[in-house]
Amino acid sequence: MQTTRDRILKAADHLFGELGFDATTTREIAERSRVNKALIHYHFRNKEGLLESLLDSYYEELADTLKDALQAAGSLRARMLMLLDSYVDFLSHNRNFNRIVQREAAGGKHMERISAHMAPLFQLGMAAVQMAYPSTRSGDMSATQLLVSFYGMIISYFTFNKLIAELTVSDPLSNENLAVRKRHLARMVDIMIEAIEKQESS
Amino acid sequence: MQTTRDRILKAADHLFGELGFDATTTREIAERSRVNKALIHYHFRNKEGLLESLLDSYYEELADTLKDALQAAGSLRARMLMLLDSYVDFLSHNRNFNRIVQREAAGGKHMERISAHMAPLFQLGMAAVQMAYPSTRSGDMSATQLLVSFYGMIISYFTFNKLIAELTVSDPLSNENLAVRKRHLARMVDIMIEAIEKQESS
Amino acid sequence: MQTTRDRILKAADHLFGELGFDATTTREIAERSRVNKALIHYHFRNKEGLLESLLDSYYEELADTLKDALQAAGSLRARMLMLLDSYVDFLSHNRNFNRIVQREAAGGKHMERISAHMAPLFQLGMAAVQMAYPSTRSGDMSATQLLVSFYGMIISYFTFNKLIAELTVSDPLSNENLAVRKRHLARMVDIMIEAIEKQESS
Amino acid sequence: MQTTRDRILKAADHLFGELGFDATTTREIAERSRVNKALIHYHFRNKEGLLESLLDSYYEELADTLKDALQAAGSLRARMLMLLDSYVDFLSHNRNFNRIVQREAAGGKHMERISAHMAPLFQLGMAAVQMAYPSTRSGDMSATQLLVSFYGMIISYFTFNKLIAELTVSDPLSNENLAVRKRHLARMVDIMIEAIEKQESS
DNA sequence: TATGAATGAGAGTTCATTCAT
DNA sequence: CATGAATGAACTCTCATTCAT
Repeated sequence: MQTTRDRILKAADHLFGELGFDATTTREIAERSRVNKALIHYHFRNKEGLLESLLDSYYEELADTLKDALQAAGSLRARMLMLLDSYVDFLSHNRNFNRIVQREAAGGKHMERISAHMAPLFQLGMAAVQMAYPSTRSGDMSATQLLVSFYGMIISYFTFNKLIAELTVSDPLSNENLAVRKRHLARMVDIMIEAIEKQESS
Repeated sequence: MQTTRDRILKAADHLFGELGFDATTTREIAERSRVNKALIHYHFRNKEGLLESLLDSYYEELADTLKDALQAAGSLRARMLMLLDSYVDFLSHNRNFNRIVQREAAGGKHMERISAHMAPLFQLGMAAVQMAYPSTRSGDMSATQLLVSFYGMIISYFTFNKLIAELTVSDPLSNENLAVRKRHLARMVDIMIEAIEKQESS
Repeated sequence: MQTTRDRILKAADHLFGELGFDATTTREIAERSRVNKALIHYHFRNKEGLLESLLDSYYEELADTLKDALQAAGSLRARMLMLLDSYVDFLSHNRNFNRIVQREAAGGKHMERISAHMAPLFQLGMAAVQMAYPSTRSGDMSATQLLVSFYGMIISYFTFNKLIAELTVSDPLSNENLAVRKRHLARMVDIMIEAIEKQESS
Repeated sequence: MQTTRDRILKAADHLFGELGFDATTTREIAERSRVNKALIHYHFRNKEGLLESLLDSYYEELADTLKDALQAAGSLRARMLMLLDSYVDFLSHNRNFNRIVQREAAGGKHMERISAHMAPLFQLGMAAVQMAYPSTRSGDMSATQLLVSFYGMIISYFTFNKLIAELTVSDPLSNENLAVRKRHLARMVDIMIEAIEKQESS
């Protein structure tokens, strides 16, 4: 059986994802988790603490996943494809995560905490790219530029899935469509690496 | 001299961008615009109405800009480069806009209004791509996939500018760095179109 | 007609006196003054601000009264009798005042504000005594010792009026009994001054 | 080693004295005494019960002390001097006691319990005075008036010790200053008894 | 005795909004 | 247009107390 703490976390995850942190009330969280309102403060100190616990546990899992991919053996291309695969899987299995991060990373009091979680992951990626291709240390195709683009491509599909659903009249998060998206992103990785290799050899 | 209405809009823009819609109070808006709190309701009916006015005026300007680029003469590549240029300029001149959209598009009561604004722009872009390259009507490199990626690359640089600032220890929004980003995105357009043309001819 | 602000102050005065600051709720104050709860915060910022406004207005009046007595012409004895008279009148007409001060002066976050109000009054008294009788600048019968005793005699009658009521089976705050108390205190002033004068001439 | 019960009492004494009964939380008491919150209720039924136990044990000790002085052999003057001495010692050794009593005696739900403790002590004092000097059965220098004044003089020095510290720029509770205060109070006893004896013989 | 978890009530405060002037 | 005052609902958070173990 789920612990009270977990029930609260799960309810908060859902509501923060659906409505946003500010628009979610502790009463709603309590009702959804069928728990006394005061227990939220007993277990998490306050509403902020609840969000922080949530983010921390998300990023712990995400970091594990991404590190595995990045630090595996094989070519950069192979590792990027693994990372891509893992990331898309993670986002599709934790759909509230991206929504919460998207909102809170846009500014406000939680931005710093999110930055703190993301920075080491970004740096890991940059190190991997620069190690494999020294020419990405600077310039238009620098590791930074590439990773920001890569990251943007991955999450935008999730952030705007409602809009995509409208436009394509189908569910972007169906297994089928996710497979298509993965193939597209793999193609993007291919052409990006091709471009880097061309630059590298010049 | 600025009208009261404009002063309110400007204050709201700043605060919604900085803190988010929910975390901004009408009192703060009133104080920042040196206007009586009740006047906000006189001019905009309510807080929602204020956000809607703000979004509407933003999207009106953005739509004009993007349509100009998309409907210009010339190759798709040329038009995409123009669009890229305009978009980045728009986002760098209206920094609160992206933050507001990022947050509200992630879900909640304003998502639909944002979708409604974005959908026609997306469709315009898709039509342009599909017209130029019929092979993008479906598949891994469909217009939809391409545009979502393209869009993600553009905005992610702004959404995560604070994180990028930390990592690169320089201001991502300086003219210099914006020029670099534009060149990177132009390169990405190039290699994407190259890939499409290869596919087209097969 | 009384202003809303005054109605709130009056209700707070009563309840703070009766129950104490901490034991009084803003809801009770709102109900007693037949005013919306939020108006308390509109007019006084918060509960603390309400107490401070109350204390400030009390001390303003008290200071005026006591200064008039202390700075009048005449012998010290005459002035002390005037002060005594005024003080007892003030306390009997503002019965909540002493209770509030008694409680808050005993420690806690409002003690400093009360000290700040009382200090100048005390210093005024000390100056008057020392001016009239230089021998009170130090020693067992110093102005400080005398005034602390004097002050203690005055307020203890009010602080413990309930206990006195029980013991004497009559109302200590009746006009009759207040007159007796005043005569007692006047006798105390007489014998204290007599003692000082004896010391002065030795 | 101290029992749990004692540790709780000691923590409550400190906090009730420092912050007041209402402003002290059971959590604070539990933390300060390093005891589980629920144990407070096991040992004292509730927060009220804790205060009552505290007051009861204080008054038990105080009553013993004062009775010893009042019921000793010797002149009233001698006994009053003893009482004075004991009382000041008691208050200087139990500094929280006066603060708690000062606050709770000012009104509210604990006033009655305090009155109940003080009444017999007061009556004992009155009996002693009236026995020695029959003229104090009524009038301006009645035993009641005298004892209220006497009591007020004693406690005011402790109640307002913070204010006195500010005004005199020295610690009113130092042994030296307490000795001065005791001598002052002894002088006051002297002149009061002198006045009574004059009245007695008229 | 001792404890961690749980509870219901209610605290102070803030909010968007309205109204009379 | 503009304002100060007012309002009702709801907010986060804390409290003393209880309970199962």
